[in-house]
Amino acid sequence: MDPDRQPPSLRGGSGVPGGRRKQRVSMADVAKLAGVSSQTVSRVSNGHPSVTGTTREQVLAAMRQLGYRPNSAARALRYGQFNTIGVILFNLDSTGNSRTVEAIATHAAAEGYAITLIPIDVPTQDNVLGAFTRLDELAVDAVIAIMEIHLLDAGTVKLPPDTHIVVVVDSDAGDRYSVVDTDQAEGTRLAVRHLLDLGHHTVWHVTGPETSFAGQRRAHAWRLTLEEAGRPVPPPLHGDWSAESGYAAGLRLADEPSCTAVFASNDQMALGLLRAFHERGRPVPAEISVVGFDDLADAACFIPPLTTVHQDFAEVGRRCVQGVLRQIRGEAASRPGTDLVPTRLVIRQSTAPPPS
Amino acid sequence: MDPDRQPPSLRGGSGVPGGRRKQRVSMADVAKLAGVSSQTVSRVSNGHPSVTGTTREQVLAAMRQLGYRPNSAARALRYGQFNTIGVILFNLDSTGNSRTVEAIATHAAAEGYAITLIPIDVPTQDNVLGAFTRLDELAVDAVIAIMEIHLLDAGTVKLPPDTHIVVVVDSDAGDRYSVVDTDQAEGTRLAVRHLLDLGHHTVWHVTGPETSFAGQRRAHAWRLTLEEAGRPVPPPLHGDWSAESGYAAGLRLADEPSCTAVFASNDQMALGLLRAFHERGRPVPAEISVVGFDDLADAACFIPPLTTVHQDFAEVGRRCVQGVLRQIRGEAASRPGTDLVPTRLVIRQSTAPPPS
DNA sequence: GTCGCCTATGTTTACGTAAACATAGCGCCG
DNA sequence: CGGCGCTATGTTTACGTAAACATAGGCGAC
Repeated sequence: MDPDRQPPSLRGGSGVPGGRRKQRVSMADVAKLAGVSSQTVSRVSNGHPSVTGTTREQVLAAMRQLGYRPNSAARALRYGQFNTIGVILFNLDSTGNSRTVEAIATHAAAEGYAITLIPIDVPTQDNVLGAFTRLDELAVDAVIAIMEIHLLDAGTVKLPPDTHIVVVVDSDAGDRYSVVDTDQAEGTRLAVRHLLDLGHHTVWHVTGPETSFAGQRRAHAWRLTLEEAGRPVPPPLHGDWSAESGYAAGLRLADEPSCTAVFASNDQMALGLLRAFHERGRPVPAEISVVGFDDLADAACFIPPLTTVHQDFAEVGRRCVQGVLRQIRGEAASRPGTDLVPTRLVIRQSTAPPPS
Repeated sequence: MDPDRQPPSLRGGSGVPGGRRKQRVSMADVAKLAGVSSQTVSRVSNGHPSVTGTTREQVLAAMRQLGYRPNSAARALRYGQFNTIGVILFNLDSTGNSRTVEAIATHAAAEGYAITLIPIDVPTQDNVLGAFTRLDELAVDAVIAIMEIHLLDAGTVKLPPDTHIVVVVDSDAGDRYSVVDTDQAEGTRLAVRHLLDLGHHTVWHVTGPETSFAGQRRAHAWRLTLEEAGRPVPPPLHGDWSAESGYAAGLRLADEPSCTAVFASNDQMALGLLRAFHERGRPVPAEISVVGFDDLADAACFIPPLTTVHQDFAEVGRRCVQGVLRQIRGEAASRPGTDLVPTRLVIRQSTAPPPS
């Protein structure tokens, strides 16, 4: 056929001159071997009914012999869709994000969709916009964005109106997008009520970073729950999700004699609190109770095991995929709206009634 | 054109009924508006030099006006490559994996490659084989596999010989594949030597699961280091990476009076150890020293802050991408081999000399 | 028995891009 | 001042797939 082809340098690598690789077995090849037209091969490949048993056998045999695999680029071109969902996010570090992404990938795979990851290293609006622009050229049918809305906002404004199907996590953009999220308010209520019910007069709070919508909502719900109960609202301490920041907050709270209960906006910061209280000789839960948020796998092995709000990240991921597929398939009930995943309180050993 | 086609399901942006087809602006559209041939549009789009300034301006203006975006499926079909790297793995939960994936995604993006995630829910050989088969139809130029080799093995054997460029993490298949990995042996040596140098007579070990190659290598290096130093090798305790399993091991070790130093195969299990020792009144590090592996972000806030071996997951991800790109580009030095990323010991407060 | 319909298969075409080839203008040099 | 060569652009074609359209037999109904 073409004996003077390139050495073994694979796959027509970028700009290798002269090296056109055939390499991939196409329907035409299979058709030739099976002695049918390529259209018949296509029909077999897609399970079309009007192919005789014997013909189908021949074609299948030829496919096996040649190791035929459909070319997804050609299919995508033909069909105008890619069977791929883009996931755009800032980092995979946060337990929540990675678990959510994993669930998304798993459920998408079950529906025949692949996941393309678009990470944004530095969360500036420019970068987000850039990511969306790149997405536009990317082989993606829809996008799931895991990020705060104020960043998403700037990014989408300039997008061609109907370019993308978008589902958002961690945002309040329910009026414009489909939003899926953990029910932050409910989870926070559970945590704060639990502490109040134990007899604590009020509950202190270590917040997440200001840029986090989830963090804001938890802080808001914390305040609201206290106010509803007619309790004083202590000044919140500001954290950044990291255990380190929780530790810093804990050192300050340890010196606050009136503080007997703290709600941390995530488990990592709660871990920092535990360390600070431990170092300052303020036993948990005897003197101070601590509640977290997330229910990390490790939370059960903190010292003491942490009472926390369990988030069902897998379910969040599942619903994201569901929402995206609904829209791709043009089903109704895909209008903007917010889909809240319930939480539950996991009571371990970091909470107890206040010292008498 | 064809009003009785399928309902509105296809592609139509947000499933707006009755409306969206065509949708995508093609080069032909831009060409018509700009009054040039589509080939000229292509040339502008690809930055080809032989286009006059004025023509280029007109084309660019038309592109902007129509919101043109190149169609990646068509490009992929034309070029025979996708600018996409597949990442196949079992779970994103483990900190290491998610950080590695993130680094892979970031570096790949910098090189103009997207990442497609192929998760395998249950790690059976069948599933792995299935994933590779699916990969074959997927729009992917190469694969990075993050998994134990014994699973990969069965999966690859049946693959058409040169279908894929593969780089493997967490495996010893350096003779057949390009392997990138943390230098488990070195890290383990650092940990064990540190404890011996503090004066401990020997070091106990809590292993990872038997299916983990990284776990095996750490266990092996632990044994070797002790033997080299002429120390007795206590029976290893078997864990499964989880804090829970570390806790269980810790309860047993707490009753072992001769045990003054433990090397846990990861930080989570070390956390479990800390909890067990705390509950059994065996103060760390006064009575028992503990060293972990990974250097989780939280490890600095354990009680006490954990001495551990730092893994540079970002670097692992970077080298994976590098290795893949080298092969895609057909550069030399891309033969099978093992590329080890160095570790370093981070000394915090969970280690001290043994009680005298 | 003949007509018409239905089924299995083949042929044409389009999807969007870009390489390869073709052409037309222009300037430079002899 | 005429031809050569270069440059800017247009035209053709191919990538692999699958819908749409075309055709050729076979079988049942009258």
